Amino acid sequence: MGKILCVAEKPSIAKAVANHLAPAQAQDVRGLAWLKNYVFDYNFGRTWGASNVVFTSVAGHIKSTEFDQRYRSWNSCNPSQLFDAPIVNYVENDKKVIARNIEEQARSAQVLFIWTDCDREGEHIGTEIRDIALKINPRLEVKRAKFSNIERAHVISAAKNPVPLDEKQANAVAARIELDLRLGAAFTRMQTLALKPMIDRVQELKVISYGSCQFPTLGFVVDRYFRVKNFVPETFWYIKVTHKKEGISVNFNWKRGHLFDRMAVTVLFERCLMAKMAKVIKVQKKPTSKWKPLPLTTVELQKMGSRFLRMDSQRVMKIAEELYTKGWISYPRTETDQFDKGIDLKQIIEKQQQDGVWGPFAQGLMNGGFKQPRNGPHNDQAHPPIHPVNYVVGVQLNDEERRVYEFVVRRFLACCSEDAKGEATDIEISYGDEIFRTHGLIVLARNYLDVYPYDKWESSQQLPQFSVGETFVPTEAKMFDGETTAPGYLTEPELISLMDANGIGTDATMAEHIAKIKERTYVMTRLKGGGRNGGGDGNIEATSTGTRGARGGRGRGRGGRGGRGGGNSGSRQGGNRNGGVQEFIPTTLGVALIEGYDKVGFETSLSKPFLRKEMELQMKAICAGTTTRNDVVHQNLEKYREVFVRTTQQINVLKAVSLGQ
DNA sequence: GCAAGGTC
Repeated sequence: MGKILCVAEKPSIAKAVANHLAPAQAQDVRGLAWLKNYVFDYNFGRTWGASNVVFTSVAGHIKSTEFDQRYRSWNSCNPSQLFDAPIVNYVENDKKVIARNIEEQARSAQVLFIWTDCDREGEHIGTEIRDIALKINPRLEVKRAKFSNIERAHVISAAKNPVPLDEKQANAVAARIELDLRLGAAFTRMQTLALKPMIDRVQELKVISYGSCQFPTLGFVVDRYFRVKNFVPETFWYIKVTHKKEGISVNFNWKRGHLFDRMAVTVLFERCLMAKMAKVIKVQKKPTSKWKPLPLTTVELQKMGSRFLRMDSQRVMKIAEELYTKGWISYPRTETDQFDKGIDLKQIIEKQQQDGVWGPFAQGLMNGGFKQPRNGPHNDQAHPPIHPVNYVVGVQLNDEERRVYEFVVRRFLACCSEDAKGEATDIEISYGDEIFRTHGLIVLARNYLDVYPYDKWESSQQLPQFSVGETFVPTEAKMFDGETTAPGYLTEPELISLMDANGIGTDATMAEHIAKIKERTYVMTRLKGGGRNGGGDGNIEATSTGTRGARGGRGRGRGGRGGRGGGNSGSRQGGNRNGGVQEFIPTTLGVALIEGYDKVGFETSLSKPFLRKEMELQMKAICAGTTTRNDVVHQNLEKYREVFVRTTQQINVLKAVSLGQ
């Protein structure tokens, strides 16, 4: 029998796949408890037939990329030389054990079968494994498995249908690695060396870093800061009609919302008053529903953590990783918001039946309440949505772990239940030449809301009976004024959304970039709503008082789905929990960097997110074969070298802004 | 003393 060496990207995949293929004997690799070789026999059928298998894994990338030794010291060269200084690829000390295991196993194998994640980084990790193995054993046949989840049938099918490694995807990643290193190091050294003497008053300041992700992240914060700072409130006017019927006071909102022209509103208002009678022109009752949430992705978990679990994104990820390592939840880094058809969701629900709090709800799902989860638009082809794997009783977890676990479970159960159902009533009246309307909601069946307290959808006050054609003299009609209010500073969920939408970082790294711009003192955070240290400095978010304040023209209790974050008008509890959200304010240094680069005036300001987007497109082009790694690297290096030269020439501009000019 | 991407 021939020997097949299988290598996954991480131990959990090796374990799961090996167990699907055959009962395996697990051997620790050189005393590491977390790295194992699974040894078993398996028949690969037409491809390789009956074989001895060793199924092992790496732990992410094995090799590091660095400048040649001569260029590593900051004084060794002019930072501009980093654009073409030689680069070396090597195995870091802490990865040597992993590399050696691959070598040892590859020596006696006929086939190297790669099981890294089926994404670009996975493809690149695959080539790292291949290079190490081929160096020891050049006669190896190299294949990879194509799989998008670790369900048994899917894995078995992948095992029997190996495909070639995709060199193009690996090359796209190699281009990214080289560009991030060269540009990051060159700009970081240049900036730091040029600016540090200027701002020495900040003693602990060490490095003024540049990175293709951290700078756009900072850019978002600064951008919002200026929108807040430069905001000029505008006065608007509107008409509100109130009518009391059957002892219920109903507010009718103006269909036009509000106008910025006082005279116009006055004229329209007087026409209403002259008309005296209002007439009901529409009464519509219709069934409505609030959709259950989508299956949970990493980005969504981080946003919800900031909103409801009182943890920043980095903390949420740390906790989620621990829950994953202990086997309570699935892999926490995923972009997928659709469950694969093959996955046995009921078996997951079943395990939650024993819980004292949400157990009864899970039982309800088992007893006929189950509904297939919605499918979101994302699928990373590597991991399922985050879901509970095993039941753990709350007392076994610490407080933070319990909050995250509970959220993951509730979210999952909500996904598997029915949308909330209600009845919406829309009433419109004409009054003068104007139309006013009100909206009512009766929640008929809460369904998923019973297990998912993070969403709010509540019945509005009962509306009295109105019928079309009915006329009345409104109890009250008044003209009000209000002022547009400034946006708030950027919150963490908003920042994550922006990064996600602009392709800044990945699900696994977004929290790190946010932490980095804090660590570099480019930004400060504080509790939104003027928390502890929210002292004297400007309460920018104008508060609405009395008759002032924007009313966006929405009826009460509307509760649109997918409610955007921030100022959620209707929900009392949601509002309270929002008190835990951090807001981001750039420091003088942070503002200076972004402003400085904007002022130096390239069309390609380093703070702008589209540079990273361009890079993403170029990587896709490499994958598609329409360009090559070499072309992308060289084109970008030339482009950024120009930026680099112009920045060093105009470094005084950057210095001036940093000094607060 | 620099980046971003994997993962333990």
